[in-house]
Amino acid sequence: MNDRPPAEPASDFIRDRVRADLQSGRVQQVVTRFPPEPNGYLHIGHAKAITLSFSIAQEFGGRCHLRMDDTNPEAEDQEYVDAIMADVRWLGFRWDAMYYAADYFDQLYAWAEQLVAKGLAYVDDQDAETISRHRGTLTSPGTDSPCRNRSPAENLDLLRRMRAGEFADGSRVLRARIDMAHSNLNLRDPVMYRIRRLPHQRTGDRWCIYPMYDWAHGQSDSIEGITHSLCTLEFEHHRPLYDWFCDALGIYKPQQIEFARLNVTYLLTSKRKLLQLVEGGHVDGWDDPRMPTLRGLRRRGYPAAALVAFCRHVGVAKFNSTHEIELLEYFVRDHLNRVAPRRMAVLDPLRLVIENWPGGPGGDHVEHVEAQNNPEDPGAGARRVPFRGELWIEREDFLEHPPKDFFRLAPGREVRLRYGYFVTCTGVDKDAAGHVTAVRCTYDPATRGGNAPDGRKVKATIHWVAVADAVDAEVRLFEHLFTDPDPARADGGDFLRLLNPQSRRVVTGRCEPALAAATGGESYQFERLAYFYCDHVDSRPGAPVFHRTVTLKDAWKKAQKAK
RNA sequence: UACCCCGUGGUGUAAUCGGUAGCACAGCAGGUUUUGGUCCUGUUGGUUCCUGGUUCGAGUCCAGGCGGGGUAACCA
Repeated sequence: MNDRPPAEPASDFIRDRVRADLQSGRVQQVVTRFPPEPNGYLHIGHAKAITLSFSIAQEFGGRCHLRMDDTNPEAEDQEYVDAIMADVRWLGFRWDAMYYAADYFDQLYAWAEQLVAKGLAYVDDQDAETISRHRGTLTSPGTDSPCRNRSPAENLDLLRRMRAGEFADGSRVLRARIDMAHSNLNLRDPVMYRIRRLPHQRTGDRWCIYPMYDWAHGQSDSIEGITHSLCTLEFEHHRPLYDWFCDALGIYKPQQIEFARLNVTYLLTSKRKLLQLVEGGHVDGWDDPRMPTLRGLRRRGYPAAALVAFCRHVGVAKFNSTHEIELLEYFVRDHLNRVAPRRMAVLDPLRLVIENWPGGPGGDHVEHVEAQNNPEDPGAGARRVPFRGELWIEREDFLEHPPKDFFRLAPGREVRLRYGYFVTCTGVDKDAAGHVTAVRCTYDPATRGGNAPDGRKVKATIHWVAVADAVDAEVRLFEHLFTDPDPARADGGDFLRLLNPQSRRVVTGRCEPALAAATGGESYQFERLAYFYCDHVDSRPGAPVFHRTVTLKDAWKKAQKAK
């Protein structure tokens, strides 16, 4: 069972540290947090971060908070707050407490005044461009602002007036007074507050100054008593500043630990590029089944449990790595194989005519055969499927001139129609152009259910759907969105050229009757083809729409490709 | 050219106080099978980036190289 958390916590550099902190007594109870900014939708990369923080809390008997890092109203929105909460819940995690950085604005401001009073922060009148220019470069030190040595009293007055709205947007900022020559540019007097007259989804228009990430994050962790603040590698250079603020304030200092973000071949996790895909109309939206967003993966039919199992499996490290998407697909198949009911559907139909069917192939005679709902799960029961003299079979299951390693239907060849009868091909019908329009055969009445009393074997079993009972359904066949395993490699807008023109193909599936009752949110295995998800967005009662989640492994197709 | 981080089979990830490379996926080969699925078994791949050093012994410690990533937003 891959979707069960391991009995014993895994071993990795973060868990080792947590364990050590618990043993040394530095930490009594583990408290972690997942701190998204509500300015976009969560994607598979976030799933790793979520799984990590929630699992560690779970494994060590601790708590995990969900906190909106909502310090910049520019792109944030309540819609994202709601979506993030829904997505985390969908993954199966329950936060022990829900917090908003915006709720700490008053405390943060009080702390800012403290730093000003201590001479550790000052109001700078320079504009953004000037500040940026004076920050220096990676190899040269920055230069002090002319405002750097203002008196605490003057700074306090200015800060209060900033907050009161006396100054224009962008005209002044509050900066920490650290070291303009520091080798870590984050410590070159980082900006703490900027003036921005923007309504905030949570605090309305109470504030016209908003705290920067560095000035809010560590303190938010501190307020919540976070013991291990887990974040991705790019925040490594922010840790000294995180520590500096906590130390300067004399408040509890959590331990920030960084880990490598998740990369998966054929998937993009850059917010900017994802946005480009959506805005350029290359996909239908954030929840397009080809998107690596949690909503997209969900509509694709990826079970949350499979995603979490994958995230647990990949572990954490400080090494930037890229996982093969095959591993993700393995976890999806592994889960679906156990839980998805089997059904039969034909996606590229070819008519099979049973010449010796009682009353003639086109007659009314119908028999109902029993089919297992899931061979992996006897408890899933069985269903009855109508069998007639005219059936749809998959076009690729018939070959007029088969190579020797092709086991399926061919002239003179006998195969089993799954749960139905053995049939032997007697000939084909062709149109004027010579294309096969129907396959003719005879059936053996003694093989009902698919077993020959005389014990004779067939090399293949193929799926089918009775023509007269077939239910048409829209079926969307997805492939990787990109043709290149590393679409991020191409910079700028170039990655758009790597878009796979075949990433979505829509066909009409001929489905067995039971599928007419499929409802949004269900996953099925269409036997011998793939796992399909009944889309919860576009399906209507009696008119399901199916999304191909992932194909079944196909040794035959693979062997063909190898040739 | 500054600072920080990292470097184990194709891809990831393990290896108690330093003890002689494990696991998963992928690949390959068999077996089972009313899904060429699942399952089972076997198996190919690694001079653990390189060079030196410490040691009876190093993936694990030290030094120097090489290689990769990150960082200069009033974003997070």
